[in-house]
Amino acid sequence: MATARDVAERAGTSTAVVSYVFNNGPRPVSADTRRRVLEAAAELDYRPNILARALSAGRTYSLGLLIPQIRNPYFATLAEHLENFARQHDHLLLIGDSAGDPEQESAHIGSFIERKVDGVVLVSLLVEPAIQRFAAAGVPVVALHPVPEGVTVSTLSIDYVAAAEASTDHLLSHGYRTLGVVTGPEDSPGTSEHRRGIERALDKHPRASARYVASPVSRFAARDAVQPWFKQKRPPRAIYCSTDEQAFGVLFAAWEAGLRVPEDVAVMGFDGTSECTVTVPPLASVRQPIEETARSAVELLLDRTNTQAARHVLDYALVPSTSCGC
Amino acid sequence: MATARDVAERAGTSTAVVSYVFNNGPRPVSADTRRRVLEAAAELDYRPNILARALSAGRTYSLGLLIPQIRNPYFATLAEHLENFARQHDHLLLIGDSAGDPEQESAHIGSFIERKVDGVVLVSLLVEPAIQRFAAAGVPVVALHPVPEGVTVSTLSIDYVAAAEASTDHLLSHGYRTLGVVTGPEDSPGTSEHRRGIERALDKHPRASARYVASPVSRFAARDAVQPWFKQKRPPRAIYCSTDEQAFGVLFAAWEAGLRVPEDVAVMGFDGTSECTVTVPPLASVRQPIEETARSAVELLLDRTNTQAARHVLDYALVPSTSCGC
DNA sequence: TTGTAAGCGTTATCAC
DNA sequence: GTGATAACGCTTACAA
Repeated sequence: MATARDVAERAGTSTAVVSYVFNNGPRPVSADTRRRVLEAAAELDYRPNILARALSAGRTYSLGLLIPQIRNPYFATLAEHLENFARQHDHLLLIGDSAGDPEQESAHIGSFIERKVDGVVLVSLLVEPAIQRFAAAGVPVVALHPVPEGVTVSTLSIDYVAAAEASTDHLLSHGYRTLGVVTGPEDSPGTSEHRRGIERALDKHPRASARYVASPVSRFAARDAVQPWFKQKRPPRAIYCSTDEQAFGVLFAAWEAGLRVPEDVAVMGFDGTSECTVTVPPLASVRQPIEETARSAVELLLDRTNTQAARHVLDYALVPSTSCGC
Repeated sequence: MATARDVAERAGTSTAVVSYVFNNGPRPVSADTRRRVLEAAAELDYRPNILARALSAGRTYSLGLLIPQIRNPYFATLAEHLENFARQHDHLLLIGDSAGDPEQESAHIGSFIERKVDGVVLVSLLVEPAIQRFAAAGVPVVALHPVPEGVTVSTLSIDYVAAAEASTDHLLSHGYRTLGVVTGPEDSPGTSEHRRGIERALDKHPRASARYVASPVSRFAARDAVQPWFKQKRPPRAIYCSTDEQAFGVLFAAWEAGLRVPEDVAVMGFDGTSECTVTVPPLASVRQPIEETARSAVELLLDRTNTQAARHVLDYALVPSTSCGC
């Protein structure tokens, strides 16, 4: 593999100039010299050694994505978009999948810091400790979930409370009086926001009631979580899920229990992954702007001028479908 | 951040010894010195700079995974297991998702080579060109799909022909006479193996016939691909899919067309992802040994002694379920 | 068993 | 505009 020294020799100049050319700075280079360098580089098929560059310049041209579970289509989609935008900016995306395990998340945090990623997109189980560690290491972070007041970090998310309210309200407006709610684990970020939105909607429908169950964000866990309801004489007439992933499990549990969706039980997901359009039956959901989230996250992380921690709120969209009775 | 020099000073020794301690070699260190170094390191919270280590030693302690689509649960599961095993060996897993696009795959190949990963797990769209580039760059590769004879590379896979034959035979043994086959794109690795296996099974059931359609490996594409069949007077009585991902789309298409599974049309997937157990109805499939594949792949890549290119054949398992009529 | 010092391939300072 | 040269932090001959 050719090095900058090889290119410099061939172009009759120095490694410094080769560096100036390839980085467009920090010193100017005459048009003629630049041409000779580029020619020599092309002839030798020179590519700067990223590792050396990283060591010297302190930038790795990589971004980290820390998520609870890559198998969740929402995160898989997010990863795809982030990777695209990262590539457009000549960055590599590292994916850290915690598999719902705080210890694994912690290991990934260490790994990202060790490898000196230029920034991290965070969907954390630990939230505050995670943010602290990255802050201490000087790694810029964008969090995609609700973060407690007072924690200094950029966030990029929809208004979860409003979205949960809108979704629940939609269900209750169908006339469904008994609501089942599947949230994530008690302490996971977002759970309280979903609850808050649901309570608000319930306030507007005084004759409706709700029962709650917390479940890991997995279709398998969610199926298990709602099975008891479906064995009861009077299962909830409608089920609100805080993620599509869980809703997939609920659709299955209903089928397994011999309940028709939406005739016997209506189901609403959350995230609006495209997988919703091909479930049996198609799943109503709240669409998150995944692509826009990814684009903004990459821009925020790579824009070295803007170091302000700002909280950005994106738009969501309610997407009715067969599963909610439309 | 503390450096080896800091640790050396504090322990009253040299950076060389610090290195010997942290790498268990290549020179021996006295028990006492080792202890002093470890103490100093602990006090300073020293962690070797991976970038510097990589530049100097030529190893990055990272593995690459190149796949067509992270949203496919089979690949997502594979990624999870690989990441676990990689972590157990103190390696980071880089995931390159080509999204079915050869250009993106090509970009990832360049990226992996540039970043000097220690090895690559390959599920390629391009196969031979990909293998060539890694070979030229001296990057060890394990391919998880069928590879043309004569190409020198380690492979790790089930016997696709036998598995396809067993699966098809299972369907035909139910008495289904008309078979629909959904394969991947014509030129994708594996497609011809599936075909070969199917032909063999058909030979054993002379009264059965098959029609074929090639489709990108996506549930959405597969739904579109089989829709015409389901609009016909006589749709195929059973459908064989070369991936679960496609079978998910087929289940949806059947529902959409008002056909019952398995009463009107039976469906068989391939890969045996756990998502099969919670589809409506549960999907019969051929289970691939994903975890074992991941374990072996990591071991093969990290075992620097064994540089032989060997073709390893793993076991598959036919998993009947509701969708095939059991 | 330990220490010195020469890389690894960049970047960027500073003098010209 | 350009070119020596000193980092960056580690590994590893080689010498002691």
